[in-house]
Amino acid sequence: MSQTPPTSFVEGLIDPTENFDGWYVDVIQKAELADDAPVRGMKVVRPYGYRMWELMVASLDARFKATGVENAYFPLLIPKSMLEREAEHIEGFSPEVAWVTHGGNKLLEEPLAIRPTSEAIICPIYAKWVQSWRDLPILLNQWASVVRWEDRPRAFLRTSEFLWQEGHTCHATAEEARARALQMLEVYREFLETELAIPTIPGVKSPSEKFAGAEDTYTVEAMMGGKNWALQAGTSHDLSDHFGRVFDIRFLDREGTRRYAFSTSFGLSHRTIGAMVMVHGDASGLKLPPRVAPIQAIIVPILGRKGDRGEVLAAAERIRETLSPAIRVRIDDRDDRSPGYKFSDWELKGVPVRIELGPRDLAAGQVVLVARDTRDKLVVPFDGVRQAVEELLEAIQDRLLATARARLADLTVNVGTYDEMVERIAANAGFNRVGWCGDAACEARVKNETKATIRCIPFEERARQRAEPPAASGLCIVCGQPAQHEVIIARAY
RNA sequence: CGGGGUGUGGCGCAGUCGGUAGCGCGCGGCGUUUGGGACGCUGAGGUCGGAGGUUCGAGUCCUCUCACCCCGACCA
Repeated sequence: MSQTPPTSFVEGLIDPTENFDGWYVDVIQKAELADDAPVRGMKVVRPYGYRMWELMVASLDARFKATGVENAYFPLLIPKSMLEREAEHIEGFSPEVAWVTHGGNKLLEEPLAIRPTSEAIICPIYAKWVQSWRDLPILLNQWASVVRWEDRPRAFLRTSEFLWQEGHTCHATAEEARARALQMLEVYREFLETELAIPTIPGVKSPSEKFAGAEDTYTVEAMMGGKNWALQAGTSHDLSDHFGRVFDIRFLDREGTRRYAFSTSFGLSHRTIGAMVMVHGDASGLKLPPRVAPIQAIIVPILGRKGDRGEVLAAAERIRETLSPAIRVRIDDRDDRSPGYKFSDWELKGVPVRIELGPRDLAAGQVVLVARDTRDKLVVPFDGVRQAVEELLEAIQDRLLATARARLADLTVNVGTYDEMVERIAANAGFNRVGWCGDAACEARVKNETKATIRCIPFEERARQRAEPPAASGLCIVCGQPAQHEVIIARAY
């Protein structure tokens, strides 16, 4: 008992400390989240992974509706001419658009794009719907998939087809549109933190990193485990009246003046599943936040001598009935697997709480609860199981968030010199908070020399700038000129 | 699109000099087991990525081709 416990009870899983990207691929396959598909870059989302997405959809959708956003559905295919109307937009997306050229066996007069995102088809329809200020705002969202032809796919994080939601709103004023974009980013931030236990740094993208055609792009940047790289976990765009002008969305305001409408869009994809894997996982596999875990508690009956089997299973069933449906619980009654196998199997799958129940427990009228994150054991009498499991699930959710928060805070460091930053990036040391003069040339140099990018200009820093000069040295990390912004620089998935 | 690599049962791999396609895991059946990945017996499963060539004979040699993976440029 006094021996150091092994870091992993799961045999054959790649060690994340030695090969984090290999571990990611391995754990997704072995935990049955996704599988390869016949078309390169596309993946099958298996039931266990899809259930996580369903749980996310439910809670995020409720948050949208609370802000007045309704769901709708717009077509998959966009006429080429429509997609090409906004020059910057098509320039940004054209390298990754998939095209439909044939209908049946007839060549189409005009090729149809499979949506890489839907601004280009939703805006023209909004143009039909909007005549008066009374028609605004329009607050719609759709749950859909989009296609972006990827050269280097990675399960969940970057696949050629991905599941997401895209919100599209239309407003009478620039201020209202901007406020909506910021509001939805805050929805993402709160959702990621509360449900997925993923803390993020919210901020605005630099001009070179912003969405094609946007006035401003807002982002929530999360820090992955292992290599401490960044991942854009959600994004919202203040499109100003750019798309309103291009797609001719016009309305008469209260004074009778004809104006272009202002719009926003915002999206969060199933890459957040990958984020959860990378943020919380360990050498034994997944470690799922209870709120989105498909199975929150797994009962493993230890079937001893023949005579006890029926009694143990009956007790397990009573425990299950006590917990269900408030808690997503299952019994692992597989008869051909040892308890050790089952323990490892459910740890691999990241189930937050394991409930062990064997002949000894049966005799004592108790169960053993084991937390996935700490492996701490807790002995609980039958009549206290419901409350103990509920409390443990909450504690695990809190611990995962606290751990991730501490990591993000500890590994986001003020850096004063370019050389130091280069070293930190090469060493995968985390996020670098540095001054930036605002010149795209300095930004480009960082990217060329280190592959790292400006992830965002954090809002907290923005607010502080009004009162005091930028932190760190107050100078641009690259050129040494006075800094205009404080930015986060890191490599990203 | 550049650079590198791999294709052999479901998965991971071996296959020497060209000579009857093998191993581990997994899978089916039966039995014994069960508190951190149990064991015995038994069984099923293969056009060796594809096409062409050399040869009495090709998983192995030659030519072409396809697919996938990894590393770079682009991305929710």
